[in-house]
Amino acid sequence: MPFIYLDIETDNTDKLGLDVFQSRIVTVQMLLPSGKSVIIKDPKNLDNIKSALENNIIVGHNIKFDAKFLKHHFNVTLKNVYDTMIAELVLSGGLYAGKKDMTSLSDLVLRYCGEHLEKEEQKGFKYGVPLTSAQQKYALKDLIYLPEIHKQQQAKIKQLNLETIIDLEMKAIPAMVWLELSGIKVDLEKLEPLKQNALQIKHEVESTIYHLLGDSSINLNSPSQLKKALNNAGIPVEGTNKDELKKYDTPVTNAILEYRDCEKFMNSFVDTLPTYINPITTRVHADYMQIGAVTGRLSCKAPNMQQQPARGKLAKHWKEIFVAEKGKNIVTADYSQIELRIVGQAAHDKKYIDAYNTPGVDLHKRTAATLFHVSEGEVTKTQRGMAKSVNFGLNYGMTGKGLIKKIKSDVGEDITVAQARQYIQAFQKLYPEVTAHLKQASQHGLQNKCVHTLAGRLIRFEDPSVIIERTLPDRIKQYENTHHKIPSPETIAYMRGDIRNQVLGKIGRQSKNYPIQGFCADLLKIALHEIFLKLEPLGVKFIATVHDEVVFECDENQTEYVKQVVKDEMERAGKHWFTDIPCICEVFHGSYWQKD
DNA sequence: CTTTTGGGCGCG
DNA sequence: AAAGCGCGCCCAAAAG
Repeated sequence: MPFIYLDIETDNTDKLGLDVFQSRIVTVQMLLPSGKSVIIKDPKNLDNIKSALENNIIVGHNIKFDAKFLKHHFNVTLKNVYDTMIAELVLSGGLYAGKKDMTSLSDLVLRYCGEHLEKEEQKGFKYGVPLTSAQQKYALKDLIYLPEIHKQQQAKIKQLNLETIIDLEMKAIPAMVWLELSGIKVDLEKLEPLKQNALQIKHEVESTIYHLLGDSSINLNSPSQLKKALNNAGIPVEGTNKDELKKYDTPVTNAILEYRDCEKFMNSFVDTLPTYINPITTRVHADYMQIGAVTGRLSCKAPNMQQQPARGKLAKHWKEIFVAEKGKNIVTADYSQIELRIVGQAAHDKKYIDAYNTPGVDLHKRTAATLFHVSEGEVTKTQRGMAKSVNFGLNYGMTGKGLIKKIKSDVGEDITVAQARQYIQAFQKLYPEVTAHLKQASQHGLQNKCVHTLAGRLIRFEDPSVIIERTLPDRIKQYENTHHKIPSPETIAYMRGDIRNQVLGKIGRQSKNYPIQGFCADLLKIALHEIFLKLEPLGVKFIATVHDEVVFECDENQTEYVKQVVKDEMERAGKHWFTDIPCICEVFHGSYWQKD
């Protein structure tokens, strides 16, 4: 299939210019397979090139942006795309994720063509105003480097064996366009009672705290002021974080914890969500980044739909504010215990394979039975909860101390260091293949400074010595603050060694976790492409996704079909790799966002 | 005065 | 304190 290189300019180049619903396309520029360049000024429609755009591979830098405008304004759906920005993120092994200053077009032009791209003329494109010759030149300049970048990237992709990953990433782009244009509906009337409840609790605990501390002048949001006040009140806290405060279990520390919950809930969610409602669509259109994390996971902002409250007292009914339009349903689907299944599959662990292939068997219960020397039927809820913490935590290299903390926060149970050690040993003995696999992953990562997912995604590590030198000044400063003198060269050498151990330890743990997290992202993206092809043309909306979960909005009478398609495609995405353990997706529906 | 950093915490 | 991993966002305090 031939390539068409494409870029657009929009009006309102300030903040509104980024909003597809509040600005217009001023120009569409293209480099055609023939080598000819075309500028379409103030397009009224794109009917004459619609089929060319939909039936060729469209190459662009951050093509999601252009594709959203083409879809919304002219109903042109780009289905085959190649994005030089996404490709660069894949090629970097995730190292450029979240680093905007590494993946801009000018960065790539410099990296691949050795030229500096000025961005000055970009401002001032106005709808209906003729282009100056400088603007015309600028419009094309963004285009002319793309073929060379594209060509060089292709060579690197081949060299690094990243064809499969590039393919799944490019195919996922139309789904991301679909997701951001769809948006999600928020019911503000449902938000009000949640707000009043949180406010009332907040005011109550606030006065309780001030009363108990005997000082109403302190800022409860200031950790330093709070610590001082607690110390004055005879509570010797060393910090004010949750774990530290929980240790004391006094009326005032408990009230502070409750105050924090309210503050977080109010400031981060209740008060901000309404500000993101788009005035044109009256829906919330979050900004998703396709490779937002080193592992290939998506990230999301403005607002972050991936961190909407779901547990805890205040959050109990929060997700119910995300609703379907009248006459529609919300369909949610999520992978069942996907990370554990990935580990078990990658390690070909006999007991994992058996557990996930035997109906009615629960891996956590099975682990608990061994840890506590009881039969599976006798396992209590608490024991299962503790085993769950062990299963999840140990898969990523958690140590005894970490396990104690995890079990305390997950199930509220106190265990000793000896018990923690014993659980870890029991786990390792119970699942020898998983244990060996993780150890091997850690060694591989440290040796090669990179790891791969089952689908072949490359995930790189930064050079340890660079991290060490970057961290050292902070450590020295810390020493100076506590000892009031400059550390000796011997001390500095010791610090280097200490930091080195920490950095290498972290890379070892990341090597265990990255392939699992990354492969889950691979699966999700593979599925999204197929789901897009089947459901987007039917008018179904793709309204949210959270790592192992996807959420859609469809007509009530489409519900069963949508559930079936989503479940099938999510599971089919993993078929090629899940040869020993089934990959299962669970689907639900209702009038709001729910997972049961 | 604005920008950066750090503690803390929401989700998977 | 880079003692399980990944992210974004809030606020206060420090830094420029």
